[in-house]
Amino acid sequence: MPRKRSEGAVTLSDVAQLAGVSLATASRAINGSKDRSVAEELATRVREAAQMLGYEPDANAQAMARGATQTIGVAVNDLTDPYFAAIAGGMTDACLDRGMFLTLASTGNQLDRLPEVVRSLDSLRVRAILLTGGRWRTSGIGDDLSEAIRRYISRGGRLVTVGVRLPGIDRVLIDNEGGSARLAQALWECGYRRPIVLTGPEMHSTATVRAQAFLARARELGCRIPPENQIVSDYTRAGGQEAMRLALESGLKGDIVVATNDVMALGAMRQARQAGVAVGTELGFAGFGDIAGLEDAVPTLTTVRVLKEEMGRQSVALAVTGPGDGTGEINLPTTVVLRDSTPRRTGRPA
Amino acid sequence: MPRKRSEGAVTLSDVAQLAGVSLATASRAINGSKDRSVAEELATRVREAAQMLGYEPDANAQAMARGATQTIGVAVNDLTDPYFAAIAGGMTDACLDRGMFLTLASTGNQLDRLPEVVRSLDSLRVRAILLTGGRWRTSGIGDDLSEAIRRYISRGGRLVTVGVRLPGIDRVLIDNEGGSARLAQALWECGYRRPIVLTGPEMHSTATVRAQAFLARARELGCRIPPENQIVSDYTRAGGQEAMRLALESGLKGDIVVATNDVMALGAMRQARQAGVAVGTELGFAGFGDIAGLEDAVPTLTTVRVLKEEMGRQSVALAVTGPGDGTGEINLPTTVVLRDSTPRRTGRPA
DNA sequence: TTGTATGCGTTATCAT
DNA sequence: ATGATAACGCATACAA
Repeated sequence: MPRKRSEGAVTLSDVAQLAGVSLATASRAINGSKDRSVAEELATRVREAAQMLGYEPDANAQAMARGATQTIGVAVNDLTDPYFAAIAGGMTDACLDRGMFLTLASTGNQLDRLPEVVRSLDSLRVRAILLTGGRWRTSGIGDDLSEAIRRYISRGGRLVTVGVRLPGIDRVLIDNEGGSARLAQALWECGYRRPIVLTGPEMHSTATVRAQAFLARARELGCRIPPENQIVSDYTRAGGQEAMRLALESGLKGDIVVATNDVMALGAMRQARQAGVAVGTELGFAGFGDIAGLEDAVPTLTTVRVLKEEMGRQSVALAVTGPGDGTGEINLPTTVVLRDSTPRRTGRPA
Repeated sequence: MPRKRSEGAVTLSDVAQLAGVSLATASRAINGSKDRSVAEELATRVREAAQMLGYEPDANAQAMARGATQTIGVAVNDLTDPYFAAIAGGMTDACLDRGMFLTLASTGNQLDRLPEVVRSLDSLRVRAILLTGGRWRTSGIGDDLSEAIRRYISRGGRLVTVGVRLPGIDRVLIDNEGGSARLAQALWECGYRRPIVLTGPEMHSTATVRAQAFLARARELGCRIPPENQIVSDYTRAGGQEAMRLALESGLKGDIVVATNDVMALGAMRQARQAGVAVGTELGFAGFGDIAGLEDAVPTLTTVRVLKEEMGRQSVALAVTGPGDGTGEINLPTTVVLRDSTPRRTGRPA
């Protein structure tokens, strides 16, 4: 047999015994089975017994008996990223409302460990898996990941991607294209004519989509952005900083820096200031995401607002109540938020 | 019986059958029991069978049979708080290293739900519970919480508090007193003589400790801070903002604002700037925690650095390998980080 | 309405 | 070294 019962382990049998009822009755009294009901008197006796003994149901045993857990698993790359943290916040809220748990499985910032993470969550028999982050090239580890997902789903698991589209998988998406396009429009109307775009990594799907949509709309407006004004960089604060450094060193001309996320914009802004640029007045800055703390930057940063908490909440909702056949899709709007980093340009563009 | 086996459910029995061995052998081959060993040939056959069938062990069943899970539970108040997010990041790292999982149980920012959260985690039979946040008054819900903790521990569970001290419970602490005292010293040496202290809520233990230590050291230096220069407020950005507004409206005199955490300082700084104060030169600002993004504030914010990731990592380590008898204690140092928000005062204090 | 008995998937004990 | 089987704690189909 497995380990002998540790002293403190109170089981439902103990409760039943103390209450003088059968195990089944105790179970029904505590949980309240569907069609069965139990006499009020007995029920109270059972509850009192449970209370006295300090009974706490064993979720693992319940999971086995019921064939399902109350846990949702989320694959996380970097919990400290404020963009993701906000999404995760929405997820915890949604789980709290439903009396569910959220189990984190981290890739440790190594994307190639994603399949492994999915398998782990599968092993836990989580009710659903939430896959966040838009960092996957479509090939390479893709097959391994697809296989892990396929197996999980074949076991009856639910999976939804957040912010990224996977064939045959339910998803929560945001309007990256629209947001970028409207940002391009808004900046144009503010008088900006020569954007420098910090695109982020080429393999990063979200970054690429945002950058391309921005470039496309700018072109429509008659604003052609030469390749040297499109800088590839890491999707991080340091990446933005580095990109800005390069841009300044190479004497790049421009009136605004547009990054595909907020931390890159922040890093770039700081780098520019250190280089003596009059941030805002001389050179505008814009990000994407509207993470917390943007109002503490000086100047406050213009960005595209993403409903991150809502993404988290909706992904849980979709995972729990959605179709689960790959047709489920929730689209969240994005809105441009103009702040002090992009003052209206008065003079003619340089 | 519970639900009928869903089609996709591959069990160890299936694997054993395909490999032509007994269930016991399959188990040993896959997991590798302690003293038992299995012939290499059989082991490979089993592994191949598992691979073919896409077998994934059921963690719930393992938990039952083994009497222990591989999961650590963490009680979280607000995941989006950057201070906590950093701690949680350290926790996920530590769990990843150990092949463990992290399950979040949120209070939804309601402190009185903490006992309930502990019971939930207890129900999951997590290997350890990590209790974060220093927000508990010693009375009130305390009893309920203590009872929940007592029961959990009596079942063999481990529990460690992070950033707060509970009688008889292992803990990871930081040097709040020392940090505050050294901050007071450093600011004094920079020439600041009339601090305005944003203490945070009175019932918040951490905030109180930080504030008191600061006041004490200031007094030692001959700097008496009158009660009206000690402002109670929410422990949030909005709280700092509001406190600053009140201070300015009431015409409070001072040369520096010292908050018991960073977000309050940030909020206060922004409020002051909006009111036309020359932030930094005219009025200094300091926080506590050194959360991410402080370098993006303008001026960059002086603070007391806390090794937040390390707190997370150490708390997991303590929970897993510590004594578990309440004698375990890890103390982490804090260091003052002077930045642009507290320039050296040249003139005589006003 | 209540009780009895079985099964969930795995590990560990005991015998071989 | 391998196999048969009890036990983990609970929910439920079935009998009463």
